[in-house]
Amino acid sequence: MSANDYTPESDEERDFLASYDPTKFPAVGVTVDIVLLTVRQGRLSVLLVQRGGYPYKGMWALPGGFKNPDETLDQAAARELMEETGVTELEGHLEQLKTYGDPGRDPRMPVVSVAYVGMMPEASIPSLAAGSDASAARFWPVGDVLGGTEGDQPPLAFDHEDILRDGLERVRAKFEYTTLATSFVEEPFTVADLRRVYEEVWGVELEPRNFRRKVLKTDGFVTPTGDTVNVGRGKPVELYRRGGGATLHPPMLRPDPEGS
Amino acid sequence: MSANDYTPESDEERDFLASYDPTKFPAVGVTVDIVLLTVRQGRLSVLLVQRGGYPYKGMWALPGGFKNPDETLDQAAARELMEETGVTELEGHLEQLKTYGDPGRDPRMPVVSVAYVGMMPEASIPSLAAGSDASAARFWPVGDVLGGTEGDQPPLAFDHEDILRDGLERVRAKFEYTTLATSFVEEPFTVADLRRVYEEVWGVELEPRNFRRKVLKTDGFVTPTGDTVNVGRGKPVELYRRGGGATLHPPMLRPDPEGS
DNA sequence: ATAATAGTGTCTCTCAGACAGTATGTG
DNA sequence: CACATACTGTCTGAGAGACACTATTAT
Repeated sequence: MSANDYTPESDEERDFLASYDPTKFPAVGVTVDIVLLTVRQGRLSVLLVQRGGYPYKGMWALPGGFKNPDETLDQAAARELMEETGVTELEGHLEQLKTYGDPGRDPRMPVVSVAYVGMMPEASIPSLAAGSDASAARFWPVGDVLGGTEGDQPPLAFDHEDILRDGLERVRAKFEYTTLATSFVEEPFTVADLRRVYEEVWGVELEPRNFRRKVLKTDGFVTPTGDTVNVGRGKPVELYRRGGGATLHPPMLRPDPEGS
Repeated sequence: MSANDYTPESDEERDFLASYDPTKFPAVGVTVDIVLLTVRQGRLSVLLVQRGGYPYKGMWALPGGFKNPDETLDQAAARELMEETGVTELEGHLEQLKTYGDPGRDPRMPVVSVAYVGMMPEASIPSLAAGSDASAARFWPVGDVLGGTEGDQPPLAFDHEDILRDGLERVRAKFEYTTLATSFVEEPFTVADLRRVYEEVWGVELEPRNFRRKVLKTDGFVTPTGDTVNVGRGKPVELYRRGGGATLHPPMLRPDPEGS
């Protein structure tokens, strides 16, 4: 049952709700932050915005903003994503990740941030016009932002590096038992395209023939279009679209599983 | 990097933070709600409290309460759990589940609730003295609360039925690739004890010999104590404790996997 | 022809499902 | 004794890792 259609059952309760004073509870800000991932030029990349005001002025941060009381969390995430990227129809995937509420994570006030993870093919991102409170927005290769010892990228604002790491692990884990990897490629795509997404996200190399067998034998992963294209030299490549299925049975486990 | 040690880098920023007015952002209440699960008398059960005030007065709800600005979300969940159950040291597991923020989910005011899932053996719950704002607290078999067509239990308050369903699915999924099921049994335990936990949570029957083989062959799942006990009639039973491992490689998949 | 890439087929090992048989207790 | 439960071992089929081979294109 949903609570949205709540109706008081007595005059007593009606009076209670009418005279209720919300200010007696500790009020905090609630924001949504988005880890939007895509694969550009073969590199897994995350959308960051440069902060135009204090705090962390000039540093890079995940896109996000305050949740409105009259919208759901999912709607707030989709709205913020639209405002930052211009993406209207979401050819991709957006799901709630985790909520962060450590005291002091925002020096201005207590803020609880509901983080989301999104993934989409590069071509579905039209403009990347910077939003109102961000002086710039662009994709950064994840490797440069996190483990980057080469060019010393500035660390992310707030606790956004933690959020990014958690988002990455979520995506890597979900690749094992869902068809989410298809959200990163544009249709139509080849099996090799899909494999390169797996390899980039997992940071490993996969055996092309075994990967192909797994993908084609799993019902609902991809559906053949019947078309082929010639790309470079070599045999013509068969093209596919996303299948209807969402989960992989049995899962495709990552190589070198750590732990136990 | 953690944001808790944030220090302004200029006088300009210091002035900005000092004069910052948090009230210009939409303030909402942030609560934590807890799906605390245990297995009592062979039945998977969830801790519920009966509401003593409006709204949903007299109905059963998940335990929870408001987050304090000076504590983390994990601390808030542990504190609320302690206040409701008296559990101080957590012989079990507590993890963040999902955040719920639909408009109107609390008729009093906009409330965003960060839900947690906890699991513990029954014996580690001492008293169950009802908290301040709850007139009663007890465990209910999950089957009676959700699918119960037998005795018509009243539905849960707010959107807590959704939260309970999500929590259940989280636990069921995690049983496949983690050792979390050991959180439900008291030490020392038998392999059959652990199997009955799986069977009750998944709602299926498992082949005892294959289950035993899987558990004992998985490194870090359980560690033998060397002791045995006589329980009822039959061969003496070997006793085990929880192993150090957290994950199962490869996973133990549920029978009858739906989807794709 | 040569190189390069796509696609097919095969062998082997691991592991889960099914199930027979043995061991050791209680009534 | 019968009976119940724990524990051991075997057979089989599904599926993943490794790898040889064929097909088709561009240069």
